[in-house]
Amino acid sequence: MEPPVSQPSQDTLLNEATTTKSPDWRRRCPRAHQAILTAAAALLEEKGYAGVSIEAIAQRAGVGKQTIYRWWTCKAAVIMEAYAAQAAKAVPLPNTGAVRTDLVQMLSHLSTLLTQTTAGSAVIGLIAESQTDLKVAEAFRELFVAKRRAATRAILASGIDRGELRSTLNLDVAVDAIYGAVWYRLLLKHAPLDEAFVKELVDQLLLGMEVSRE
Amino acid sequence: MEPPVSQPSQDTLLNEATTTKSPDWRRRCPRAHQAILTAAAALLEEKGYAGVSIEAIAQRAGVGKQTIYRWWTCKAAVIMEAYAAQAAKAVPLPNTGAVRTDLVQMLSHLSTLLTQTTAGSAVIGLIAESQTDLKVAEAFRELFVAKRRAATRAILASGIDRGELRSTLNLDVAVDAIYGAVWYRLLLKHAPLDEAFVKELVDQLLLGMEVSRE
Amino acid sequence: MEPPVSQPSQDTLLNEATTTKSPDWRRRCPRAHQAILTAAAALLEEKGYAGVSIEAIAQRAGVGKQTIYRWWTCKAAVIMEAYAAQAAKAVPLPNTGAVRTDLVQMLSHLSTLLTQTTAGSAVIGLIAESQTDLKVAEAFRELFVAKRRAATRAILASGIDRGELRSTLNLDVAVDAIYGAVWYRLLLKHAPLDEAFVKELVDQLLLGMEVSRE
Amino acid sequence: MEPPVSQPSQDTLLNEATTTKSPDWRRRCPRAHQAILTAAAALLEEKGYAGVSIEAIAQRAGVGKQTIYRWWTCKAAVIMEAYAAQAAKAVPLPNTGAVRTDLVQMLSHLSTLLTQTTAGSAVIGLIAESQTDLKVAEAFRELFVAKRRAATRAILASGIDRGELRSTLNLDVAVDAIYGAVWYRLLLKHAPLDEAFVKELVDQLLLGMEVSRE
DNA sequence: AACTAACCGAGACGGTACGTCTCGTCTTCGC
DNA sequence: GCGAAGACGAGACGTACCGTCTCGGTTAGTT
Repeated sequence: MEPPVSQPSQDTLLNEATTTKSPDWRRRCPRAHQAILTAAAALLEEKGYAGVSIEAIAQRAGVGKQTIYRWWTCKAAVIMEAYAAQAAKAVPLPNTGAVRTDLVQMLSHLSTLLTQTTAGSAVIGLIAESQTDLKVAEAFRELFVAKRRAATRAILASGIDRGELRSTLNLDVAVDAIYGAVWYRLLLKHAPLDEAFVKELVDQLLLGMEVSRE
Repeated sequence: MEPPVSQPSQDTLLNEATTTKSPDWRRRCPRAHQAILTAAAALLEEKGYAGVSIEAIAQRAGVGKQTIYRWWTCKAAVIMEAYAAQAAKAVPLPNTGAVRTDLVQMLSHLSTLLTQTTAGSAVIGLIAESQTDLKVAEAFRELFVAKRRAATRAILASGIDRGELRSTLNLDVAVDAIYGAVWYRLLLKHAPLDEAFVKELVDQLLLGMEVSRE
Repeated sequence: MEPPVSQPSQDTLLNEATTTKSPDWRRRCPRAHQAILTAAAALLEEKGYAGVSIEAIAQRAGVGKQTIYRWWTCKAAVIMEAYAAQAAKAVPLPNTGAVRTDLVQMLSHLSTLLTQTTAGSAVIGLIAESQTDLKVAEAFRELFVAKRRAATRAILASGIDRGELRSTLNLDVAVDAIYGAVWYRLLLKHAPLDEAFVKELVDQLLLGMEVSRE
Repeated sequence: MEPPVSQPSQDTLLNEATTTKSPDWRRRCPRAHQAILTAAAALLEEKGYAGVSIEAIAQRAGVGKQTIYRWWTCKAAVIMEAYAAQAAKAVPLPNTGAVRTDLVQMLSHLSTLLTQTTAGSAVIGLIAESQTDLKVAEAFRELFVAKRRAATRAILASGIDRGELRSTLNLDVAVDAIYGAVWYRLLLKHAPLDEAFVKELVDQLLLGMEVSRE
């Protein structure tokens, strides 16, 4: 006997302020729910994050505004859920046995996601909104960042276990250096974020991580 | 021969679309100009980037909205100019003779600027706006990024010259890794951006850059 | 043979559009019925006609909105029923033998009802709604006006029979003059609607109705 | 030299809450002003008072909503001003020398205005709104009622002067009886408000006002 | 006694309009 | 013609209700 349509896990973060008179999850209309997410994604693609409005989503989805406000707190929350599944699911968990190839795979996937899909636009809008709204910030980290960081730490840790990497490595700092560079190019656009960059980045960073070559 | 009150250099980027009927720079009221920048800075400090509006700046500065729109294209342009002098001037050009200390000095200064002053809030707002407005993006890179990158490249280059660093180093990628990590922590806030982090980051990255030790 | 719980007479006017699938009167929940009327009256008293909403009535009565829409067509219908009994029952049928005292009694009662109770507020709202909705208009006349007019016509007619009043009197016009003045003051509020006014009005109007004196 | 575009008299009643930061009357855009009034009148004609909304007026007039809210407090205020000129100007000041014909002229004009034009719809809506909003009530009396009552009092007074009417007549009550009957038929619609009714009403009421016939 | 129809509470839904806010442009003064 | 002031068209914001609908649950009448 599976549980009676319990609300999904990410709901505890942004979807509906659970404090004040939360609506009945069991009665949620799946058609409206899906239509809203689809409309949000479509609008994001067409006009970019800043061009999306709750009103436009409602209109496009053929839905009353109240139906959106009932289940989400703000535009950011809708956008995040629209990308949640695809973003979370999209995290690869490579295990090729070599740190280098694992890392390249992770970063290639991420850079493709951010540059080839609308996710890039969404991400930047969400980061900006995170500045104002701490809830958004936390949800964003949870959704877009945490899983990837954990996976990357695991890659590095197993690299250490296998004796590929120095055991004195500060994993947090290493992960920051790896992902920071990617986000940096995404946000500043001062140089292309492509396959070549990713490869060169991994190569160069690994030099400082690998056990001394003698 | 020389212009009496020539417009400053960064004006060519964002301050007034020079294409359409540009106003007469010589007649610009310095009092209003200053009042606007001051008001913008004050509002930024009080309410953060999202809380600043042209309307509020005008009110605070005791200035007509048109006076702002005459000389700047958008909120981002005002904010940028308000921070331009301080941000540009603020770039240190350390030359201690050691790459490590030079880098630590650069990054410490940046991280302090971004976390201890309102610049952090401004920067994130400007990055978000960059997404929509390419002019803003370019101006932002010019103002906040270019000088620092150039200085950092110079530090690394002289490190190579001195034989401290490997000559095969890809400078662009190295700089991205260095600054990327800092911006990453600023934007995502998943971990503190402080002195300790900066030091550890430099240490770890240098391991992969230094000429082999043995 | 006799119906167990026959629906009351005024139901044929507004309470449930008898055309489409009328609900089963026998199964009507008396508790909900009463709670709705009570809630409506309370809200009317608290916030006035415009401040009453079906939603608020439902909430206050602890009742689903559908339960209201099942038995009434609109807000006006609920309000009317809430005041129906008291308003209809309240029509006095004076027969003192003198037209003057009979009329004064009628009008005093009406003016008290309209100014001292919430009925005044209800009545004006209902009149406004009558403009849009002919059904409401008819029901309102039936409930609040017809009985009073009939009673007043009877008073005047018996005055003619007794030789008090001129037999050439146009009763309809006379009744309009009598009641019109009262409603006029209620609606426009340009002057108080009180006992003194009622007496003076009756006195003055009777002068033109009485058989010539000499 | 005439005063610099001072605001018209009725503005003191409803047009703009003069308390909070009143806008600059001199800068009022006459095109928008007129367009709003025209649109309001057109919508009133098409859909009746209840069918008019601020939003629809703005759309029809090609005007921002704020422009309406800047100069008027509510729908009622716009409607009133739309009818102000025509309603006020429309008050006839008959002076035929005979009370009967003067009164018939007054009432005929009013009843035509209320039944043949959209004014009737407007008037009822305004009366309903008067119940909630005392400002509306006062403005309405000022605009639609006061002038007519004053004119009618004058007619009756000059009738007394000429010896046509009894000098003991209570003018206020008399005027209430005259107009009350008209409004009564307008609002309740229980019987037609037409020329015949007006004549019979005047005839009958005058019987009680005229000096005794011997 | 079991069935079944429909009333009841609850409230989600697609909508409309509200009154407020801010945007960027346009207009009118005074200097 | 700059600068202040602010009206203007535009449109999104988040809220309140509308009237319809769909849920389980609970009766009340029938079989």
